[in-house]
Amino acid sequence: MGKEINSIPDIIISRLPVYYQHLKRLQDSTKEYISSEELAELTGFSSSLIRKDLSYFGTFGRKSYGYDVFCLFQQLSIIMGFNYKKKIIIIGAGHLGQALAYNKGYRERGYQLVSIFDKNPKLIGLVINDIEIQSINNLEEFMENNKINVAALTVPGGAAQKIADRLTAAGIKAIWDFTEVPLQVPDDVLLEEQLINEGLCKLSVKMNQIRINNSETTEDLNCGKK
Amino acid sequence: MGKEINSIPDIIISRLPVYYQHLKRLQDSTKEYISSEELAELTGFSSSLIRKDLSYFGTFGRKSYGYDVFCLFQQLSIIMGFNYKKKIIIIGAGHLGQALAYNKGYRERGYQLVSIFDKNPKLIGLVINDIEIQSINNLEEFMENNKINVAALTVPGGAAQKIADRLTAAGIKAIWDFTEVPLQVPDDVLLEEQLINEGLCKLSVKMNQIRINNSETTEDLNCGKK
DNA sequence: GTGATATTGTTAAAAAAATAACATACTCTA
DNA sequence: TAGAGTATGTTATTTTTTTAACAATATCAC
Repeated sequence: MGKEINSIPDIIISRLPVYYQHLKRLQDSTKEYISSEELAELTGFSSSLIRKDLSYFGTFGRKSYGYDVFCLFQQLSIIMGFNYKKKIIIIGAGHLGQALAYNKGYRERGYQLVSIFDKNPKLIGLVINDIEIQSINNLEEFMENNKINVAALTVPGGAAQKIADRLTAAGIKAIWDFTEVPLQVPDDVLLEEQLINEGLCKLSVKMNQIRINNSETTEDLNCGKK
Repeated sequence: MGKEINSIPDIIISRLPVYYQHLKRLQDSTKEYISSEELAELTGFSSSLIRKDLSYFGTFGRKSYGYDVFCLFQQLSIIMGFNYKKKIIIIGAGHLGQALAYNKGYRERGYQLVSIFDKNPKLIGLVINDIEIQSINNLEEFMENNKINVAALTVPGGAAQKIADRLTAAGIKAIWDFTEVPLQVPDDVLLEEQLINEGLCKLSVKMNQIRINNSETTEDLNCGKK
């Protein structure tokens, strides 16, 4: 009961969505088998790494053929737990929250969007993609009557911690956080920080690197001190 | 000219936005100095790792005090290239594209959103957050008259590669891709795949892990073969 | 000033991750 | 059925990353 062994290394988990994405696309093709070498071509990971990652979960390949495209996709779905049904709610029906309501990624991953909450009276009652926005006042009651697995948090930064506290008090065990505010949650609550601007940051750093490398000056940063 | 040395390890780049986020928040506090130990508390990284990361870029700390909160934030901005002005456009004015138009993260990172493009005549002319949506037909002409640094791609998957081709042909050097479709771009184009559902995947995997660990059965996956 | 304390920057050690190598097993041709 | 060819799963090696340790230096109390 609750043994902490057998936990997949984060680094492998981080590659699973990439494998999944490519395998999903391959479902539409006529390709029946794919080798680790071809998968490496697609994903940018080395073939060796791919074989190692997959072998972590079992033996899915066929010698001298490669991996059955359909079968591997199914297995990935199982590994990622997509065959288990999960209910998700969105807290905060601003622009981002509404966009998330239209997100098409839920179903195939086993998620069902069941409600959207907001405190703005102008938004309450509005129907977004067949889901009616309801008052945040109803949150606790709703969660008591519906087993919710994940809450997507798209409220303004200032409200984030307070809502997180209410969610955890109401028994949530996983939060998908878009607020860019560092949240404090109990240890047994999974917290996935979705830094929406992370890509912008990385691009900026890399463009800056290129700029610096192109100019010759090797400026050494320090804080105005020797 | 174009030497590839001095490129920051990806693993360090991936932590920079986290440091930045916390330092930004600390600007509002009265805290003048912060130690690597306190920063570790906030970020979840070890103090040793934080000191090492920062020392990669220079020496910013003060012995027995820690890091000047304001100064370190400024330095991080410089390291991440936020003091360089960059122009960004959004391609695809659907729900996600529009939400991105309202994103408040651009300015502080040195980005200026200058236009939104779509092919849908019903959207063209609509003003989102002071930016008028224009026809995708104008893309090439617009890019010729404006030096654009980054394009955010929020078009439907089917259109993604075609738009990416047009962007690169028009000289873009960085794409922030939300399409969840694997894109092919020339080597000298930076591509940042923003898998919007990555967090959902990770949560699903982890919830599944917990479920499996709580039940005792050690099922061994394989593909229906011995 | 002196000694006690604090915290960095850096070096050394440990751990984790990625790559390379290869034995094994399967397929296909003739 | 033998032999050439192929691609896995796994072991060995290398590389990268993280943690631990500590010397150096600055601060502060007295």
